[in-house]
Amino acid sequence: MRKPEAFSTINKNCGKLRKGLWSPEEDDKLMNYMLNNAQGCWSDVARNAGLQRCGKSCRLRWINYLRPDLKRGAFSPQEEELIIHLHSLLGNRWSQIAASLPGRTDNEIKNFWNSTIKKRLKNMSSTTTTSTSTNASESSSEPSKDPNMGGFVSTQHHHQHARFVPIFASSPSPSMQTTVFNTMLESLPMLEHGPTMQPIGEYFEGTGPCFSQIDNKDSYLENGVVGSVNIGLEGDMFVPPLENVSASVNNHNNLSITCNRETNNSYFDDISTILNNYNVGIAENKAGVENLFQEELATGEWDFGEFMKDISSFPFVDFSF
DNA sequence: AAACCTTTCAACCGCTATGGG
DNA sequence: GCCCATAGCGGTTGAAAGGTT
Repeated sequence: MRKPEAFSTINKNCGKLRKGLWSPEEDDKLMNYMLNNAQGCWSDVARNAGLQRCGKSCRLRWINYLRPDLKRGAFSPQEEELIIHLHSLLGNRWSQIAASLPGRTDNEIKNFWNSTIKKRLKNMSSTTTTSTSTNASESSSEPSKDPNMGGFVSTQHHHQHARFVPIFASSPSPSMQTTVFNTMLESLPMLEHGPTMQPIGEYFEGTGPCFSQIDNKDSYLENGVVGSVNIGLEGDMFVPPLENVSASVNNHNNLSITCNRETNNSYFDDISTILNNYNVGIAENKAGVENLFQEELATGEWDFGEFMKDISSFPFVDFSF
């Protein structure tokens, strides 16, 4: 893209160092050095490799271009689908998305998203908006999943919305409640924002902002007070359905975590399956969750270790904590 | 053929997190 | 606790390539 010759010198961060596109000679120097002596900090690498570059520039060049394990070429449809799915879960956390795509860099994925996927989704969004514009109430309702968009959704089947409710009626210990609560919440995006409502994007075109909210999480962890979060995913095109996660303690001092999302979301389907395998109660309720916390839906022993062992194999979710 | 516009993507910038002194 | 260096991240820029008029 940029001419290798068209470099400048900068003095802000890197002193009088070369800037701009890398020449083949520079690439050779860095590659040879990294393959033979990859140690020390990046400023040492730059110096020892004989490069008039700052360490930061060397690091970026290596990570994004020279690394031997990089996969070059176009994204496969599978990779594209995975990126869309992960973005629906993680938002613009490119490095986390890249961690699930071996050989791809965060920069590459970010560029691909901004130049290709975003545009495509926007086009599909405008198409969908046009096709549903005759029904104002529908266009402002919670959208449902369009299988062609890998986790993104249209507004056309919002009535299929379902709730997913695991209920642990065997009174897990407070520390386990804390662990489970954090595990479930951390598997979903936008939860670190704290108690303040934060707009994170436009919810469908013209229907107002999405908010990320978690209230009283710390209070819950300390005192058993209910915490909840409402999540809309970031983006300037229409966004996936609002996710809702809430935690509660019922009359029997049992922890309940409620997630609602689309019925055909494989992520939640898989969680349901796994929780069932460990004899943890599951409820799906298309009408709502209002009364579920008062119900004793199931009981069972909570084997958190086994649960984590299985759930950690999910390809799309990082459950490490 | 040339001018103009759009897309792509490598590289930079600014910021935050982390660790050592 | 403060300062500094470094690593890492996400947003942005801008030049080349490609497409259109």
